[in-house]
Amino acid sequence: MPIENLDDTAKQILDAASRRFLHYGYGKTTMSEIAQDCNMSTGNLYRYFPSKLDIAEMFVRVLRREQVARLRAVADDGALSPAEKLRSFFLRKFQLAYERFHDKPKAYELSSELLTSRPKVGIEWENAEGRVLAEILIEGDAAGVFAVENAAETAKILQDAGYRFTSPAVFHEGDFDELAAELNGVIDLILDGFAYRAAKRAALEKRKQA
Amino acid sequence: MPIENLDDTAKQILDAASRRFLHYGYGKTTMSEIAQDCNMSTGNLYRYFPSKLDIAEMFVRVLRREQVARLRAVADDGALSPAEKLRSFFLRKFQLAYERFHDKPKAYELSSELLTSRPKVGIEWENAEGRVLAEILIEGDAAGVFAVENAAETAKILQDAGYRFTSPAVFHEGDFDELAAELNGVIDLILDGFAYRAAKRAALEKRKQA
DNA sequence: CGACTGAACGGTTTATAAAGATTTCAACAT
DNA sequence: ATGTTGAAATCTTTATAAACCGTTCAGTCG
Repeated sequence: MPIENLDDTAKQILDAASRRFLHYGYGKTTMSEIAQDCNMSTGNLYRYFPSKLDIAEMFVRVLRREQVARLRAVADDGALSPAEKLRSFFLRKFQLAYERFHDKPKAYELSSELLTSRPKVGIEWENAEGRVLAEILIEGDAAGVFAVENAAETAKILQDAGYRFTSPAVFHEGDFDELAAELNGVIDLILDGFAYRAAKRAALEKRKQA
Repeated sequence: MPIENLDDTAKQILDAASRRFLHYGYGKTTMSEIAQDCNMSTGNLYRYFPSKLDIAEMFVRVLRREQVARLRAVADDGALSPAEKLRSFFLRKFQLAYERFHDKPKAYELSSELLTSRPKVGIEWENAEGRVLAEILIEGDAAGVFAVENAAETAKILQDAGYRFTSPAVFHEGDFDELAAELNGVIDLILDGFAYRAAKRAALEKRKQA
């Protein structure tokens, strides 16, 4: 299912399809166009992908992989404190969604179309990002600045709280800077929430020791 | 523009239209049906509303008024502490959105259709709810449990953080209880954030006095 | 035999015509 | 004047036919 396991021919098909998807959108690219780009017949495409929608799914998987890698880069940035990582994670996530929507409208359209017929893909995307976020939380917990009981659960809650800034319904209304300012406000509050919990836990530990 | 200022005839029209909107939806009710219900001609409707869409807008205004009143009831409930009010506000807001979506699908459909052609109405709705929320924040600030610099701004940030639980895109996925649990998680974190700020402010005040 | 083709099938989209809805307004009624 | 009508004008939705597209598979090629 992942991209590496793909046949060379399958990769070629995915490449040709991706170019057309980005340029003309999912609906406006036909299987025969993809076949022509690859110098093969339409029937042969089905030896490598069960359906057109599965090509689209693979396209989105590749997109997800890129985007999650960019988020992981934040989590792995040694120069950042856990709190800074948390903020950067959400700001970058917002930025990525914003760019995707504005610079690659066709890719965005394809994603939403796919998510209605393959909700599983969207959930997996969320989970993949959630795992990166959980890593940041665990690091912060270890450093004593977050106090996180259940990292996966907390990651989900944070994703909920940041939902607005990844939901394209909003990208029309405010512009980037205004939205980013609001996102920073949300993060400020979350970080203060963690600071409170960390302080509480520290006080508890101290009492235990005494 | 508000409902009280309406002519009796206009109220009658709005009533007839509302019944049909709720039953058959906006698209499936015609101006002549509304006119027939009121024993008047189609042309006469236009003496009281500039267009069919304006009838729908008034319908949504009435709906908003009801829903905001229910939220205000939370803010005015003397039995609740500010923190409890904040939690109840969001839980009720979520509940109202969920019910609206499931029990009055036609009304929901009408709202979304209207919001695409009249975004202003949606913004006003958000602002109306924001003012109720701001009241809760101010009360909490006065009681020393919240520490809110700018209530309107903070209300907006809280609305952002709760966005997911009012966005119908989500109502399909999880069921009510699961979503409510996640919402409670978000509120917990927010309340801890406020607790942190309140403690910080209290410490500052104390130092000043000394 | 494995890789591939391309015509045939069935479903969906698109183009076009017909029907219907919203909105206007000159004429009518009170 | 003020309130109302209902048919005409304009735009939108629906119904229908034609074109197209995704998918399959019997058959070709190497």
